[in-house]
Amino acid sequence: MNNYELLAELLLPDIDKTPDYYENLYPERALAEGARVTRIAPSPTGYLHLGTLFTSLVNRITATSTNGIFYTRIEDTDKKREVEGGIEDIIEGLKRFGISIDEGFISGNEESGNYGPYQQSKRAEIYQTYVKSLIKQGLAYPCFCTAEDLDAVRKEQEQNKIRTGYHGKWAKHRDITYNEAKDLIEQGKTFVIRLKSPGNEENRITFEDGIKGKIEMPENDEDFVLLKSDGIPTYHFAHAIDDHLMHTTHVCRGDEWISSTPKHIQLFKLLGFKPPKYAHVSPIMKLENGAKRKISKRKDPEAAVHFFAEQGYDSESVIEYLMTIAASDFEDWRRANPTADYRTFKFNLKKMSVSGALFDENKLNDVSKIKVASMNSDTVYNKLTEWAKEFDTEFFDILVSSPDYTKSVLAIDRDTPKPRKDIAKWSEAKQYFEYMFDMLYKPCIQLPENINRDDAIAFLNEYKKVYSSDDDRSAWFDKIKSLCPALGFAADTKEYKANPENFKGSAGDLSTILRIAVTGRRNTPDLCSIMQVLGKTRVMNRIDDMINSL
RNA sequence: GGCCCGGUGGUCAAGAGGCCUAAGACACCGCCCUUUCACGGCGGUAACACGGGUUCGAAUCCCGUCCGGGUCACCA
Repeated sequence: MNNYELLAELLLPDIDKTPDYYENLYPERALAEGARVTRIAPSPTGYLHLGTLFTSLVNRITATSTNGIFYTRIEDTDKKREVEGGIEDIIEGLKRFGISIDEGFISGNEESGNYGPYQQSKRAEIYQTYVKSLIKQGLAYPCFCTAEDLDAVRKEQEQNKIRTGYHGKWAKHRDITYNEAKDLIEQGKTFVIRLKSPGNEENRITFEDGIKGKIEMPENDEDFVLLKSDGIPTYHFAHAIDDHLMHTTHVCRGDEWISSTPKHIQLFKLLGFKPPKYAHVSPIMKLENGAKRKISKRKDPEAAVHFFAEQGYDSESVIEYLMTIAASDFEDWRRANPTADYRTFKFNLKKMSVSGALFDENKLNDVSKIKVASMNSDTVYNKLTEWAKEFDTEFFDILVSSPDYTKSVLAIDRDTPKPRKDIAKWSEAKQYFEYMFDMLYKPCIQLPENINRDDAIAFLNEYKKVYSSDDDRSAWFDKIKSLCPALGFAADTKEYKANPENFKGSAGDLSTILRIAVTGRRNTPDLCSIMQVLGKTRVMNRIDDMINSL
């Protein structure tokens, strides 16, 4: 055995397999030409983040558009930062947003697929096998530096204005011999395994990014860590091994990874793997004090996807909004295909923006209103009550106390060919519909400035005599018009506009008085429908209340 | 600081040297329609960060400046 082989046995004595074993175990996927294999590889360090959802969507739709595979892999190599239930929250969260998973973790505790395990903490032996092979080739070595040692090196480099890092002559254990290593181990020293980088900073490497285009960077010369002292790999190494063995064709990930891509490409080359295509997606940003910044898990409530559920945004609305950010041609497609499933959209990574989009609540609201307007009242009822059950129990009790009544409320201006764009999120519904529920209704008696009190009272008294809850819209409005002449109001809008000085107001003004009497507001959906749903008793009571309090 | 990436209206964006007197969407404003709100229709305000090149011609190519973002861990 040569020095490298001895070293390999010394460091990883329990590893008895060779890379070939795994190469045979995970053969090429049998997929059609052009099918892309993508993945999302979250680390369970917290809740599902908007950025993770966004990246997942991009990966999902990339696979879908090419009849490929989208899988999940859990990157739990950092045990210190792991949170309990993290996997479940992320996977279930993705599913709740309609992101289907073909392979990998398909629920919080369920894996499927032939390329597993899909959890890095369960793949230690695989990584170590490849590391051992690298050591034997003289491409990796043990490093016994402590955090303090590394710190001291960095300080010295900073002082001398030298590029920091463990590279070149600063790589203390780069040429460690078998005997030296053996001694240190016998002394009980712990070590990590580093790559012996053959790279040179003077050399440039280029790669074609699927989103950003050609990127040119210095070659990696850093002897970065492959295996941590606990035998678990770093992200860089796990990425190379896993994406090779799982045959990922396209790695779409956040663009914070661009700067380590040279490391990754180098690793693939040294390992003899074919590198995947990279596509680096820009982060979703937020405006703060006039400055753009990446949306942050810690500072921004909307960073955790839970925020949208709490607000009552439908998951489809959020996805629809994310699609408008992901693909610049999506909105055109949507106009041409208003009811089509977004999954049938032909997604193209090249159409993605190279710079980060600001999170735009206006746009989300618009997209969401269109989505909600397209739902029928049964669907709205189900989704609204489901939301209220969790986030507004008082409202929930009201909504379900009489389901048929609630549904008829929700049907106003909805189950029609041209539904009203009313609410963007369920948390708005309570206020929006409050006058339809006695427990929520707060009368607000305030006449428009151009209407005087006596006219209003006169009108309301006359109206009570003619009102019938059976009236359809035209009969309903005809009655209002019929009261106009006697009260000095114009029945015809055009006539009124032509000669406003001849009238106290128009039929529209009388409708407004009635609307205020019945709902306490000047803005509501179709009043005739509202009065039908409210029923004659309540309508009459509210009119009387108004007359009495004017 | 080194290394990367980016910079077109308030926001998302189209734009591949002449089609740019710079599209479209959201937001905002106005008008029309209208019982109200909404929908719809019509219109409006509003942008190529700056400076140098290259070119007959630059939002587009090159260089510099400025600004923003990312990254420089035994985190991902």
